[in-house]
Amino acid sequence: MRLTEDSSPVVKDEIVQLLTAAGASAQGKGLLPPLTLPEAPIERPANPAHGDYASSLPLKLARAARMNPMQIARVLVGELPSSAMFARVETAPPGFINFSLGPAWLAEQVNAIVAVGPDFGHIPLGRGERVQVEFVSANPTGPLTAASGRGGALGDCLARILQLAGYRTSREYYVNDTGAQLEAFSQTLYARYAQLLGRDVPVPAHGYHGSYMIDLAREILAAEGERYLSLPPEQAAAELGRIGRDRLIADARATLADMGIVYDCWFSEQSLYDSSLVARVLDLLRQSGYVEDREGAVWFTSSALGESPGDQKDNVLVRSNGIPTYFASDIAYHYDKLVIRGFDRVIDIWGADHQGHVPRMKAAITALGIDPDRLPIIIHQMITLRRGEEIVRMSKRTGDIVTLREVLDEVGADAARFFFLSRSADAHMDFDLDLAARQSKENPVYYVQYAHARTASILRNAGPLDDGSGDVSLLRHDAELALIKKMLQFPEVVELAARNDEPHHIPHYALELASVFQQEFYEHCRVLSDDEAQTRARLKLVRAAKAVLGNTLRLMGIGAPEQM
RNA sequence: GCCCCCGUAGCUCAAUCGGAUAGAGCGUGUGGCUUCGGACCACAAGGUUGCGGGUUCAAGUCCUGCCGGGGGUGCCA
Repeated sequence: MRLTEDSSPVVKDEIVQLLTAAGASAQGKGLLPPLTLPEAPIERPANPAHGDYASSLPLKLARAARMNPMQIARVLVGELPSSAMFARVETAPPGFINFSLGPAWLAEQVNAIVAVGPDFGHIPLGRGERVQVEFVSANPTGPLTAASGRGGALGDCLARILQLAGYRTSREYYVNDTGAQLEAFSQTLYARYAQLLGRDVPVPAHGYHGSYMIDLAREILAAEGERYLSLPPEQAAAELGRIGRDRLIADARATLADMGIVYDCWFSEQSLYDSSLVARVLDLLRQSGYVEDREGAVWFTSSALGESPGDQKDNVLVRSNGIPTYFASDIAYHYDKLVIRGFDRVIDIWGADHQGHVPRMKAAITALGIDPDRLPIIIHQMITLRRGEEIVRMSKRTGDIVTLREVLDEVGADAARFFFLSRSADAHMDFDLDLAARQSKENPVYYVQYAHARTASILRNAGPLDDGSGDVSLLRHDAELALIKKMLQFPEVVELAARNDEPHHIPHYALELASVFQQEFYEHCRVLSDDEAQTRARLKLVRAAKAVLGNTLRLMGIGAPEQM
């Protein structure tokens, strides 16, 4: 393994290379049959007796090679190029190869980590590929809800992970600033506005019944006065709708910023109509042959597209009244992202209530000749929000909402982010606001932050002794080596999270790292002591730990305090 | 009905293309403060991974049938 100037050591990758070389060498000598070797699976054994890393490659090869897996393991170990990394490489039944890192090599890695500092964890996976992450994108028809916080935390953290993994990332918020929902919103806002002025204008049946609409109308009335009442209702509704919409967009932007989320682009749906892109893309789609006119509407015949990217049923692109559906503008939007702006990959993060949209979106992309694999869509499950025993159903239309702003005020941005990130997107989430607020001090996020603050405290106390001159070869204590091993896992976790678009690995790793630091290293190894050489060496290790803890926190968008 | 997600310790959740003895946090019980920061640490109890079949050297993980929860199934988004 080599530490290049812009990437971090990944032990796993080195083992894969060693095993690949060993396999080729064995085949060259006729010790293994000439079959195509799969990439070696590498894992970290739970049992320390099995070494630091293990491969089950012999077990995978046994059938095809028609050989005993233990025999294959012995052959591979025999052909393995020497590496300074490992103290021991052993075979173990039924056919594992176990690798144990050497103490001297481990200790040396502390220098490498301190040298790259904030860049530790950077891996060349992305090769500069351009990836856009689009997330939250809630309709501007109400304040962001607690559920939006999950998508926000996921999307922002994924963007940070991909960036560290060598991708050029861009965060985007798609603003549905037009369409039927906004129409209903405008009419509701007009009704509330008129009601405040004593007029008997009912909220439409399909309107937004939440009390926040009354508040919004009141704010606008205070700012803009009564003049909209004298306009024709349709015009008044449209103008009030635009004002309300813009206020809510500004509010969303501010709330997300308070959560540490800043977008590169807020993309307007209306702009797709203004530039005629919707019409152009509909033409392109028509040329694909998957468009049909019937019953006065224009349909996308995705059911004819075949099994995998297809959809069970057809979907309307243009209503019989001539107005395109959201689906139509969304196809144009993705055409803009994938073709016009040319992102290599576009990751959409949607709530589970949009899952039905996935197959038809993929089908439409396919019909336009775009590889649907360039559009991974992450569906995160809903969150069940509770206040103690009471379950809060959230719907902007009924108005029963808990806003993201309230969540941030109650539990804090750091705790909220850590909580949202700790669950895999697939898992339903249970969020008890009372509990989260009441137990905020026991929240795992503080454990990680505390570990970081403690490293800072030790370095402060060290004063001039912390001059970076420590001799890392003095780091031989089991607890010191355990801490180094755990730190070396960080680039692997970044890779895992980036490859699978799974941010939840980061908080889990952060917790493990903090535990090893506090329970093993700090508990067993006093840093500041009479032994000046040992003190300097351990200070360097603490610096490394501070860097890696800080990197995990930064990756999650959570503060890394110097003191608490 | 059909499609998608989930079901793992009392609770909330992990478990790296299927790997060796299924792990954390909270909660519970016991013990520890002469503190490089006690927002801490040690130990303990707690599991037939919803149930039944199947594939495999190996299944929480893959296939299949049930059971239970959530979501989707609009000329809404």
